[in-house]
Amino acid sequence: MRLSTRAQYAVRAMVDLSLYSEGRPVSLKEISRREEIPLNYLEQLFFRLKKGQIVTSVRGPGGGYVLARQESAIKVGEIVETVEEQLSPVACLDEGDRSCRRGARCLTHTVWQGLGERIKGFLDSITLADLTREARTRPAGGGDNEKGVCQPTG
Amino acid sequence: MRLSTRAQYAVRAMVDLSLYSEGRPVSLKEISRREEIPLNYLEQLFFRLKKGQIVTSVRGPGGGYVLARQESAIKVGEIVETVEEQLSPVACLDEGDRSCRRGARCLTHTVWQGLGERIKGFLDSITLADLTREARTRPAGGGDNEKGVCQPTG
DNA sequence: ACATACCTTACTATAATTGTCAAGTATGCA
DNA sequence: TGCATACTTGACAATTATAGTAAGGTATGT
Ligand code: FES
Ligand code: FES
Repeated sequence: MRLSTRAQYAVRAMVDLSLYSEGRPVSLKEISRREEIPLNYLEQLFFRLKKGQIVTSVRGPGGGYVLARQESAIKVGEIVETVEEQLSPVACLDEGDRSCRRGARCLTHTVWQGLGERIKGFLDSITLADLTREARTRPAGGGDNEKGVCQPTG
Repeated sequence: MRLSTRAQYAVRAMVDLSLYSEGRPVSLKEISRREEIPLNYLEQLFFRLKKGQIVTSVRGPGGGYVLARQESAIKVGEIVETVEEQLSPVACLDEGDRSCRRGARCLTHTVWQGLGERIKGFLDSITLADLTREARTRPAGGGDNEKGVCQPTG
């Protein structure tokens, strides 16, 4: 039941982008340095995030990425769903799956279905604004992890 | 965010055990045949389930496994937690993890923590009795999956 | 004794994930 | 125009986790 590190990275990167962008584009190089995420890996993530219309890109020197919408209109659930292949706990919940008959026949299906709904519901109840608001009111104290995010390995 | 098939198997097997046991022990061979789960794999699962004190075993001919408690006292969350290595969505939530400092510093931690609590809370709100009750009131109609469970691959 | 059925460890194959590499395209600026 | 920046995209290797197999052992009822 682990979240992929991709998803954790993506949320961290989005928080970083949101915190450091003041209207201007933020380059992946910056994010990579601050968050200690491999640049090439970030590129893959943002490729997906762009397709998911969560960010837009500006090419060329001085370019980078910008939020596609306001912080308050970007849900954590969206970010996770965009970079993860599937957010649902079991395969039969996915769109287009026909391998087992649902409905009244399957006892356990409703359990996993309910679980999936809770997960999505919870993650969709939190926006980027919720996360950055906290960071802004709390001026970065010292320490090696000053912006308040951490490695997914721990 | 996928549940392991181990967990799905385990819940299915426990439902099966619960449905077919009428006080007497149920052998893994039976469950294996009905649920089409490899016997050796079931043995591994029940090894864990026994350690988790969810079932007890009776050895020798005519032996098998019995629920350690009443159906209504066995939560789905317990079963999943017992056979999965970890139920929490990120590593830093696990017991004994010291790799990153929690508390006020980490912005995203509270999100994953909240998520983990929802997941566990939901799965703990459902008991084996909830699942079998439904099956008992609905006398097995024909079909190839008569007891109302299905393969995790679909 | 013998058959049943649980107990336990070890191992392998397969898939998913993580992360790297490399080559390309668009753009701003001197 | 030429160059540096930085996004774009696909392919791929390394690592890890999972699923499943195998085999031998132990307890117990008949
Ligand atoms: S149909 Fe979804 S778990 Fe059975
Ligand atoms: S301390 Fe848990 S996610 Fe950062």
